[in-house]
Amino acid sequence: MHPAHYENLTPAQAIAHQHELRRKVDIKPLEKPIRVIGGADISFNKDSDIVYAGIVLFNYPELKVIGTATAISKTKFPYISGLLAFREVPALLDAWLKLPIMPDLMVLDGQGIAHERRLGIATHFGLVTDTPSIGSAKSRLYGRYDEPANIPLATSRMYDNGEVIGTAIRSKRNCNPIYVSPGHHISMEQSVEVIKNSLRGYRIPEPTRQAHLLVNKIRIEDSGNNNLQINLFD
DNA sequence: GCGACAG
DNA sequence: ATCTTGTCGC
Repeated sequence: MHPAHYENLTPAQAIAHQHELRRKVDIKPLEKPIRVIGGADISFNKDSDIVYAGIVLFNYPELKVIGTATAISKTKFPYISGLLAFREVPALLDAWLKLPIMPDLMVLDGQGIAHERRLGIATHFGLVTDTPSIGSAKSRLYGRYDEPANIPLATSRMYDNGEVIGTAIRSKRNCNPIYVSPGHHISMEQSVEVIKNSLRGYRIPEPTRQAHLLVNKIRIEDSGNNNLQINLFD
């Protein structure tokens, strides 16, 4: 199944595909050194099927921006909890193909294996691109956990019947935790380490935070071109 | 049947 | 996710 055809899938078929992909998920230590890390995110206007995808590249662990790529496309697949990848991955792949250089690791806005079928968007994207990936979500989708202490960098494991599937991290004092889980070709420990090293004073780690700022920027710009250019010269 | 439910 | 200003708290 090719991502370009995800929009034609029914939810049941999408779930069946996740069961297939699950067999290929590889959660093990990333041996190669991490020199370039990327952050990805998408944005869209309310009641619109136009998707704005973007990826920001940084050198690691310094985190200086070394490149970006964006893509604008359409989506027919609706947002369905648990099937987020079928809605966002196609657009992200468009941006992925425009990158000036390929990153050693990607951070996605969403879950990795902290998913009912271990196929959060980060895991799905990692599989499709065969690239190490980490999921960093702003809210929980699946798994049980105790609230981490209100101390910067405090962590708490997320479980699914005794299996550790993620880590809730207090990325910032007095802020809700972020939910980190390995996506593909990386371990739980490394995922947490990389995310902690990518924090810069905000609740959201830089890769994903910058990607979010980028896609919102191009969305506003594009919206100003397609819509509100009525009565500008009356 | 009821509650939960990434972005 | 997005719609949106001020406002309470650290």
